[in-house]
Amino acid sequence: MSRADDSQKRRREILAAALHCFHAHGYEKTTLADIRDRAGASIGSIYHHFGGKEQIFAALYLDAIAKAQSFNLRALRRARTLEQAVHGLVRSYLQWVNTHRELAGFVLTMRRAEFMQDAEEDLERINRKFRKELDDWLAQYDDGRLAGIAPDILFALLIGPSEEFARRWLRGKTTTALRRAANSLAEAAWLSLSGLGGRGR
Amino acid sequence: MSRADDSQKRRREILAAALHCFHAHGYEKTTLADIRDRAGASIGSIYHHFGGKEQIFAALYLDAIAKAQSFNLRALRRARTLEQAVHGLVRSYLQWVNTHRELAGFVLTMRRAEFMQDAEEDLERINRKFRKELDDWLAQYDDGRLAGIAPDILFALLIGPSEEFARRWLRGKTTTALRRAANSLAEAAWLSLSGLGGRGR
Amino acid sequence: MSRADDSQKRRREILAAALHCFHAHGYEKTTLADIRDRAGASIGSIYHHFGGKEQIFAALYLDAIAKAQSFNLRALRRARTLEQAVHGLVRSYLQWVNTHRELAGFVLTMRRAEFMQDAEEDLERINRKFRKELDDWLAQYDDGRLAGIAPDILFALLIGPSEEFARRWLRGKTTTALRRAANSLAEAAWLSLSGLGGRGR
Amino acid sequence: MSRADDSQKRRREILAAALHCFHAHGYEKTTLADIRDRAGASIGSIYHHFGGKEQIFAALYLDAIAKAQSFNLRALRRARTLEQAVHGLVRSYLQWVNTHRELAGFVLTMRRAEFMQDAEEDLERINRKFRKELDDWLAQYDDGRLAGIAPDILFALLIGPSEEFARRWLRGKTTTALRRAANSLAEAAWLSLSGLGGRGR
DNA sequence: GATGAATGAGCATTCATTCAT
DNA sequence: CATGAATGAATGCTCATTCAT
Repeated sequence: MSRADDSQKRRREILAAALHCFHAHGYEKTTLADIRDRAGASIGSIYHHFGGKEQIFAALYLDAIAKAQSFNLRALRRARTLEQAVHGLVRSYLQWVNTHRELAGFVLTMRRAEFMQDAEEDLERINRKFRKELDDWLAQYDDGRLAGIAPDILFALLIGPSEEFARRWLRGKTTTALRRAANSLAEAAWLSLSGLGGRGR
Repeated sequence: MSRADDSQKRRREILAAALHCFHAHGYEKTTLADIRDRAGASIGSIYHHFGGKEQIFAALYLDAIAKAQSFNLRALRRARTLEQAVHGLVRSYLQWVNTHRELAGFVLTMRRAEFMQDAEEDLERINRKFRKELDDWLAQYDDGRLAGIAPDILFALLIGPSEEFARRWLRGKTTTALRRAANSLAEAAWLSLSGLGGRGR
Repeated sequence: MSRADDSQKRRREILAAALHCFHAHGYEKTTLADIRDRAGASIGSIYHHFGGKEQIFAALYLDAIAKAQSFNLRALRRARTLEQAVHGLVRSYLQWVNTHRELAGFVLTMRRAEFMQDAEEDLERINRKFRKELDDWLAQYDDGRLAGIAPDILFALLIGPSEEFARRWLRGKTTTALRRAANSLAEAAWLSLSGLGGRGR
Repeated sequence: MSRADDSQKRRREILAAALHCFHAHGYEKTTLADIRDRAGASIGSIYHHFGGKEQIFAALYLDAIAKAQSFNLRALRRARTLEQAVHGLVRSYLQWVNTHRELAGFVLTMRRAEFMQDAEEDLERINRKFRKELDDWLAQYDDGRLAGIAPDILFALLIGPSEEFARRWLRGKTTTALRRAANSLAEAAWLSLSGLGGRGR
């Protein structure tokens, strides 16, 4: 393994350790000593690779959002009708939660703090890219069914219930199995969106 | 004003100051000095009344949940049909968010930490009471329309979109007015719930 | 019971509570809240009767020393020979330890702090009185047997072993019964003192 | 000088500063700021090396006991008769007090607190080792002269007077010179022990 | 006399960050 | 690149003492 590979490996070890600690105890309660112990790296090494606690958080956060969006976009691209798109997005969101529990819990719990503004423009760029692709898809496939729904309402109906369910599911506070819930939540999202948009609202 | 009244007043001042600080900067970043300055009380007085930062948080959290639930229950009691109940709960939730923005932001943002487990039983008691009244109402008015929907799904559909919208609205990230959104979200909740339950699922 | 009696009773309750706390946890670790809880009095009342933590300590300390000395002097007065006096003092010291364990532990453990200097002159007066009576007794009964022994050595031999034993006994670190130990320690004190003084040293 | 040497040096500087402060003002009244100022180290450095005030105390206490015992054992090993051993131990104890006044004052004054129980097992181990060597020596050299004396009485007679004298000497409350006192106390210890044991008690 | 809320100086401890080796 | 000793500002909390009721 080359020097650069070693370096990348160390970086990933630190990120994985930080993810676990942030998720388990929160940003503030996590100390660099916690991360150091879990990563098996030295304080100095952590600083060498990231420059500080905030940057570790930002790297983690950006990475999580980017991966989740990219995962969801893959589902969108497969859809050929509006209903397929709604079903696909809800399902892919919950599938991502299922396969990346720590990352999902991290994103759903963490308060986006002020210091994130250093990385806020990266975040904005990512979000714009996602929204652009979503809009382009709708421009091609939407027959006007959803056009009347304000974007903030649309987003709330599309992802709100799944997010709420995921929050509780990750805390072990649910009884319904995730796969079964995905069916209901996907169908419900389509029911509310199509019903609401149907009347040209 | 009696001594006991003074004491209660001081307690409320501290709670109000703490609410503002926790909401504005988060639990960890809020220092007792912040609360003291805002409350116009001394450190000693704060400790005399609450015993510590964590207890202030717990008192605030319990109070917020209790007030929100009691507000929502009033809306439920007025309903005479399932549709009225769903509409009423969504609207009352958003109305509460509108009139208690700090408290709502506090509840929606704060991570329920480990130390809350000291007050967790109080929280459980409150939640049981709320759920009991909800179940009793449904037992009386539900004609079987919602019976087939698992409670965790039902809750997610009822409140998930409104919560998601409220989160963004409180951060100033929405364009739709709250009252207008309430109409759409109430109707959407009913669409998804009645549609999902309609088929005896 | 008269008002003055009530007051005295309250005073004694506070002193008893303070003795227990000081003995159990030490002066610094004992808080006025501890004493208040144990005495069943209010903070204000404690201040009314004593004026502060230090004064409680001083009152307790002076009282303990005075009582112990008075108890030992009674034994001295009964003696008619040097040997009787040595035996009597050792035994009476250990008997006092036995019957006033908390008080004895308190005196043996407490560091006479700087603030005691406020009460230091009272302490000096008490000690002078004790020493005076001891000297007077020796002037009458000593045939020169102990005259050659320096007072600080004499005191160390008379009371040192008993004090050391008492320290361990109070901590439960001894196996010999106190009464049995008193016999040995009294005899040993006489052996060392008479032996040392015998040769006109 | 290597990094490890520097580290050890810093550790010793902190211990020396702490010894002085604890001895001069007591454990509770000594602040970490006092120790920091005297040691010329930073607060962080103190915590890096010891982890807290209590651990500094424990390290100091264990070290003091260990050194004193080792010093006394050297005297014991030189003795070839019981009388030599008693004289040797009393003299070596007082000599140690003379050459390590702060350490001796520290050990004689400090209240062994609850938190010491963390280090209590180390203390027990040290004490067992000391007692073992003492017993072994007696098994070899005692002709039965001391066999009848209970260990707690023996210890009290051997060291009690010297300890009592040392306490007062360290506070400047004695008139007899230490060396002269050592003669008397050594002889007195032998007088009481040989006299008491002589009759097979 | 009794009460207990209010006060605030003082303290141990934490922890991100730096930097010499 | 790795290491970990050193730093010190920041902070939650304690507790003796005061005083209005």
